[in-house]
Amino acid sequence: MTTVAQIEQLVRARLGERGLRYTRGRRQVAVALIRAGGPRSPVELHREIRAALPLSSLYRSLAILTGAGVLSPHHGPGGRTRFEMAEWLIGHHHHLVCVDCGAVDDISLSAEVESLIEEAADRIAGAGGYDLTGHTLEVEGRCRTCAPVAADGAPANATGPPDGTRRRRPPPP
Amino acid sequence: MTTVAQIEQLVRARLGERGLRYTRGRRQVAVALIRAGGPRSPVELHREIRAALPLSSLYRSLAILTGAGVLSPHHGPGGRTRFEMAEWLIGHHHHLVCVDCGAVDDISLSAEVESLIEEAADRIAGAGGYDLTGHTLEVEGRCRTCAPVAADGAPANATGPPDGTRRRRPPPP
DNA sequence: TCTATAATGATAACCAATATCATTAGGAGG
DNA sequence: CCTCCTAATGATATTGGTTATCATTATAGA
Repeated sequence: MTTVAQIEQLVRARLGERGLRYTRGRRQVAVALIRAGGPRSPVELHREIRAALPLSSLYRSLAILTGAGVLSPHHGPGGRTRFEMAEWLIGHHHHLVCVDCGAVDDISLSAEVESLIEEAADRIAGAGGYDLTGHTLEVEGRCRTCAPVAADGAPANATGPPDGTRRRRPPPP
Repeated sequence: MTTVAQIEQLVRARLGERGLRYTRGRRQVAVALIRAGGPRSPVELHREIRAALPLSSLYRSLAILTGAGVLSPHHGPGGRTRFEMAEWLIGHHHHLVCVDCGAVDDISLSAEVESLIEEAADRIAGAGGYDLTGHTLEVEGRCRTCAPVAADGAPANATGPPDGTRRRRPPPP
């Protein structure tokens, strides 16, 4: 079992190697993301972090941590980027993504499927002349909030997506 | 073998169903994307389409076609969105993505791996309460132009852990 | 042809993300 | 404890991809 404090120690060490400091603002971001079960957007993090952390500082902390390899970016609808702890810190995983609002949850695959995918990714990257860095299976669907409304026309859930965004929904085939 | 004209016919029909017209500008976009081997950004399309097609019209055509289910968006670095023909028009496939520049190529998996993934996606979406719409395996790496030329063998901007170890994520509760 | 409606294209507006810069904070050495 | 040097912060301005506005033009159907 990997604890929050243990991951923080790895983050601090990584930053130290590069002459960077593990400051209050960066710790707030890191801890929030360690506790999260998937990628989070700057706005979501800003809401989650009660303390008065200016958006400009939050954005810079995310950029610094990403540049140091501590965070991985995930690009979603509306030009919004969500961040999560890199896999060397929280382990390999995949994503369950809402195609409407962009919400993302972490998921895992069985060892059998995982190894087959790994093999395929290796072969494909080689054939394409790519320097393989990883792979992610994106299972796409509509979350409960965005899913088609009930028969009476009322929304299935009154509350909107986590960050209040609402995007165009592709019509059914 | 599905021809460009055949796909165009399907596009025209889909638009017609919704009272939309398959006009010159929209045809230019569709044909360019049918010929492309993967998702393309508005700017890439604008460069590829020699004719004087204003960016505002190009963006609107992309939005219209996406709304009609003809195109699928793919969100990449820098807030750039790339578009490609929907899978019901060009078939199911996956992506080989450059994590630096966002370039994307279409790839395919063996039937064996594909069916296993499909099965897993089905199970995962159900468990998460999602209305499954599809899945994509993103094989990530650096393309030939983005990969740092390592004289000493080690990339200058490596983002992995110092010792190259990988940590496993603790299984969900 | 005539008419209603969709599509176009120039322009302005929008917004997530980044750059700028003066100020503040933190670590190393004295 | 004190100083110095550098990193970090935070308010603000700017960038750049994308979207909205609106007057004009084009197209399908009667």
